[in-house]
Amino acid sequence: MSPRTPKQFKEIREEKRSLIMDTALEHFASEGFHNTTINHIARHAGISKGLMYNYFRSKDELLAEIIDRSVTEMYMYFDSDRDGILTGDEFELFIRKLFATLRDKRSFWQLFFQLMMQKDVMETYLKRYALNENSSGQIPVPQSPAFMSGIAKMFTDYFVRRKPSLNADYDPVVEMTMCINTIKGFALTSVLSGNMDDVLYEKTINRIIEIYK
Amino acid sequence: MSPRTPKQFKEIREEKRSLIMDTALEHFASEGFHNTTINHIARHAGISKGLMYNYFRSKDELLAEIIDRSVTEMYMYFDSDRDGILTGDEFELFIRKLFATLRDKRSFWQLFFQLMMQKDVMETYLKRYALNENSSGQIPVPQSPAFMSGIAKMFTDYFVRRKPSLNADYDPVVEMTMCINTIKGFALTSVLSGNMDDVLYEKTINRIIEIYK
Amino acid sequence: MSPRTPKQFKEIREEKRSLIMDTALEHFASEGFHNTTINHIARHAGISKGLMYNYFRSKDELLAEIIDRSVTEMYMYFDSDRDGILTGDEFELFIRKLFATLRDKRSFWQLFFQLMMQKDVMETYLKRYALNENSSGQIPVPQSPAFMSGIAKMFTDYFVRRKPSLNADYDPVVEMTMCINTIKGFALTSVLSGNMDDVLYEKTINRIIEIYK
Amino acid sequence: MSPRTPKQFKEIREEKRSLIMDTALEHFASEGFHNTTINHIARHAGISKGLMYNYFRSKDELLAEIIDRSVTEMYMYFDSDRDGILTGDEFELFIRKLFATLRDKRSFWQLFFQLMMQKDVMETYLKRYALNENSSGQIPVPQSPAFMSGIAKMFTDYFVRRKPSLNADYDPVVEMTMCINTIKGFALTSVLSGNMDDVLYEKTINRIIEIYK
DNA sequence: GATGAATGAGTATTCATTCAT
DNA sequence: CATGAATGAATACTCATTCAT
Repeated sequence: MSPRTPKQFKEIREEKRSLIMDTALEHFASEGFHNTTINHIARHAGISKGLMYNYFRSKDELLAEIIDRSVTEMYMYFDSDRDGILTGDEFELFIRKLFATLRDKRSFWQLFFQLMMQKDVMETYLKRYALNENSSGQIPVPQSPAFMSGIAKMFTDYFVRRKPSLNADYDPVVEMTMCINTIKGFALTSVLSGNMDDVLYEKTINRIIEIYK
Repeated sequence: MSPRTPKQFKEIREEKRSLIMDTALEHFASEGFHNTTINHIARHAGISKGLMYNYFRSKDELLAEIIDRSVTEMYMYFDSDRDGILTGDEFELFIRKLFATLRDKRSFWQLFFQLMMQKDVMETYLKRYALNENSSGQIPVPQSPAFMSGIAKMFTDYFVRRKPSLNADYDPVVEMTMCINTIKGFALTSVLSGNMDDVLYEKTINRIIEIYK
Repeated sequence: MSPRTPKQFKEIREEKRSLIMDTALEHFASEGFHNTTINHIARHAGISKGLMYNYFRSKDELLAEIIDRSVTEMYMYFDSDRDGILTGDEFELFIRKLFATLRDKRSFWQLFFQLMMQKDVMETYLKRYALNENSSGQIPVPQSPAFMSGIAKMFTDYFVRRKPSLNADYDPVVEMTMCINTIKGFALTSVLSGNMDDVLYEKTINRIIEIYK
Repeated sequence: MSPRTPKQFKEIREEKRSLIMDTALEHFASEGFHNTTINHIARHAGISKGLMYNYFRSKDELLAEIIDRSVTEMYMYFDSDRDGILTGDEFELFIRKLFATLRDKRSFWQLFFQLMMQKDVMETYLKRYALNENSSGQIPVPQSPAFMSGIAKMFTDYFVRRKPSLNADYDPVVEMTMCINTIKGFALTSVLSGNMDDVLYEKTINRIIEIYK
């Protein structure tokens, strides 16, 4: 019985790590961070309480890692062709992708909205990301000033560009605000009610694109 | 110093009760329900921990009472001229009122959104209201099926009625969904960011009315 | 049944605080800090675990408070007539007092010696006292640089002064070192073996005085 | 690559065993037994946690083995010419050797003093040695009754023998107590302060010999 | 009514020890 | 032999709730 190779150990670790994070995300999202005990997570992940701490220094770190992972995933997901200019087609693609991840990563978004609601939590994480961005090579993350200002700029430009020459009343900032909040409201609805009507879902997405593309 | 009349006693009681609820709401909203200790509330309300339990059976009941009170307030606030038919002017009034309360009762809405995010909490309260509505004379509350179906009906009717005769593509349900989600997104933004630009705020409200009135 | 007055509350607090500290000291000294659980202390003090935390923020703080209290006591005890000059009679008094406190406060000295043995612990407390001395009005404490240099100076002066004019070999520093270490060894013995022979104890004290006075 | 002989295996084993014990002693002494985790020791010894248990049944046994080894070493070290009579030269040699080991085996002495401070620990080990001495061929160890009484006898005899015929006040027991405590105090100082002045160190040793030889 | 001391169930976290590979 | 993943008992600490005064 030869001992496991380092590679085997690494595989075991990564798999279990993922398992724990997935389980935890699920429960954090539906029951809330505070209502989810380590015991609960461990039991549902089929491991012992102690093992958790072999993988994560603390419950807080577990949460942080989950957020980091998801945020990185999101970043990868939306990073294609980010040349700083948003074309109409890219806008449509963005919307479609966004709504796709709202479905696929519902737990994460639910957790994310929950966290956003708490002043102190948000402050902690924004600070965290703000610090990260000072170091080189870091991924800018949603909600962080740098990321937001980048996105915001792109969006603002987009809405300025689409201004119809004839319409003197068109206010790009108002239009952008409308667009963003519609999406946000939709995201919220999508996160809260698992059982939205598929057809209506599609139709509304199309309507958003129709209006704002 | 004549002894206080029973009426005075009651008034004092009610005032203190309100004070506790206000304090608690404030902290629940900004720090979260679990992060807010009874001690904290008591100290900030200027009373002793023990006295808290003279007014509220438990921390959970305190939360429930806060929600009840706010929900009732909301109900009163929006109940004027509820004849089952939403005119354009009533729609505008509704929107304006809604955004006004988002500002005035920000803490409540923040707490409300927080609670909505948690599956089990929502279930608990929906059940609670569902039961209440069986008893006579109870106020139907937002999010409760009865209330929602009433509102929904009114809204749906409203959007059906406004259908332009020429536009075959107009889908009232899609339109209503768009409207509701725009408002919802706006509400979320409003709750989360205390420092929104006043002018932009106004402009966007007007835009919503312009589009959906 | 009128409520307790603030004074009554204060009395209760002080008494219980003392009780806890005494109990804890006893156990820390004989079983060691790490081997003494909060549960153990609570049980022996006849209170609940939770109450401990009403009086002390943590186990570490409890330890710190015990040390502080004892150190202050010691300081008061030895502070009489501290004019910077140690006469022969004062030296004798000092020795007698020192050996008296070794008996009376045996638990504290035992704990003190234990703590001194651990590099990190000592560093923590020295830092603590070093900081305190920056603030005005603080009591200098044994082991702290300021205190030690004061004591050391006085002792050195004492041993320089008693140098016999005829004895060219007399080295005050060596003599002081001998004296201090004899006392230290004695203190250690005294702390470790509870049942030293009373007569021998007395005789040895007298011998120390005879030699070094 | 011919397979290792059993002898080679044994040597490797012994070496690793020693390595672990040395590492553990180092950390036990400076951080304390409880603050030193098995993981820590293993990592610093460059082996895996599991392997530790191939060499030592438990953390407690590791400690016991360390003490045993050191105690045996001490015994060997001081055992030369133990004919039951301590001459003046042997006394001087003993003192010089003792102070040499305080320097060379500082970690052990530090640990030893730490352990001595704890009632229950000392009881455990004394019992252990008491039991061992019942079995034949065991080495009597310091602090054990048998050992102590042997040493004590030799020392007492020594101090009785050196009594000056003219000095009626000379009390051999007092003198011995003085001597032992001076040494003890010195040992404590030596263990605690790593950076004692070399010259002073030598001078004081000479002074002890001068007085008590 | 009013106070805060007191309780104890519950939770995160640590760490010696075991064990499959 | 060797590894480190896995376990679980033990422990510090929190906080809603009770209760004597």
